[in-house]
Amino acid sequence: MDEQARIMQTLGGVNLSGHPGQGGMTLPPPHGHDGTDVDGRKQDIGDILHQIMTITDQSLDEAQAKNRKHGLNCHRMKPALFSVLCEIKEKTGLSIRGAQEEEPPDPQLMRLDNMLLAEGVAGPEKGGGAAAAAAAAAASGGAAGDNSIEHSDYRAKLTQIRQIYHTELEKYEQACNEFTTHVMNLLREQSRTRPISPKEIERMVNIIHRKFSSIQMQLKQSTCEAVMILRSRFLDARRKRRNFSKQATEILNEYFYSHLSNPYPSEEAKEELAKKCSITVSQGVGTTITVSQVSNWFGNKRIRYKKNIGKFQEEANLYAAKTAVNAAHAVAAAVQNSQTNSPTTPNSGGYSAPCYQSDGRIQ
DNA sequence: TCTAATGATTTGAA
DNA sequence: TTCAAATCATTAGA
Repeated sequence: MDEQARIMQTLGGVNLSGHPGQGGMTLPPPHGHDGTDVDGRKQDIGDILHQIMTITDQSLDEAQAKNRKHGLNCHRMKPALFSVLCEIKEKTGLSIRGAQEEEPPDPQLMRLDNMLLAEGVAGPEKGGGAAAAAAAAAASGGAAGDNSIEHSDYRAKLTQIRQIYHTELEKYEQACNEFTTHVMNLLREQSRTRPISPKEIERMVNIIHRKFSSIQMQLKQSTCEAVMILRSRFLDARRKRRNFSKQATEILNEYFYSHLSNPYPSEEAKEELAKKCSITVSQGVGTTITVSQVSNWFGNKRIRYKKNIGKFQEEANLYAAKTAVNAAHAVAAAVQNSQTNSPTTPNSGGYSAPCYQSDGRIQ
């Protein structure tokens, strides 16, 4: 069956009475009720279909020729015919595509949105970055001394990411709106000469929005990655390692060398050492030192001392002498205070040669 | 820029 | 859980 015959057959079901819902398709009401009018209309349809088929066979330039186009546009049956053609289009290919358009929200996009919201990048700015920084600091369990500096650094970087994200998002939205308007105008313009229904335009707009939202997803993804990198840098204590102050190291070394026979401080001793070392902070030196840092320090010291006793010998002698001098001073003070008390052995808290257990542990 | 020192983390054993 | 040992990552000095 050729194209013109098929269209004619389709139009055979047109409700020419002008009452919608009976024949499925609606045409403008007839001018009269006599058979001549119906014959005239059939003639009209045949005429306009002939024009369309002629244009179809022509080149674009020929088809665009003003008189032909104008003639077609001004034909009194044109709106009815376009309405029919729109319905045919709706009921064929587009309806199949339409069924696929009802997609559930993308879980990946939802995840990204939630994360950006939680990190304070998306949504209203209400100190989300600060909260995230505080949470990160709490999770890191690190020293609190320079947390405020770290927080402001983290906040500044997060704000930067937030700004870039919003600027880019705005750009995408603007571009999307501009493109949508452009396409809508184009389709509206085209709808004068092609059967394009508003529904079809709406569908096209949805397609454009989906395309742009997939671009937005890339932006969200890269923003999330940037936040994760920033977070990991903030959380990784190794990256913000600070050497202990000289005073703190001296306190720890003094304890280590004076307890060289058993350099395993108890929990109480560790707390005491951490407290002592942290006092230096109040004197404007270094950062606070936690009990776990003291544990790390002793762990490192034991293994490094054991690995290279020779290298640490000088240091050991130095602290032994220091401890001896301190003890002597203490004794002298004690003697001065109480002539009756006999002095204790000066070396009792001093250096003692290490010995190792069979399993390798320092004894 | 290279390297040693050093604080932190990971892994496996007790 | 604690510790030893290995390793990582950063700092500081030459």
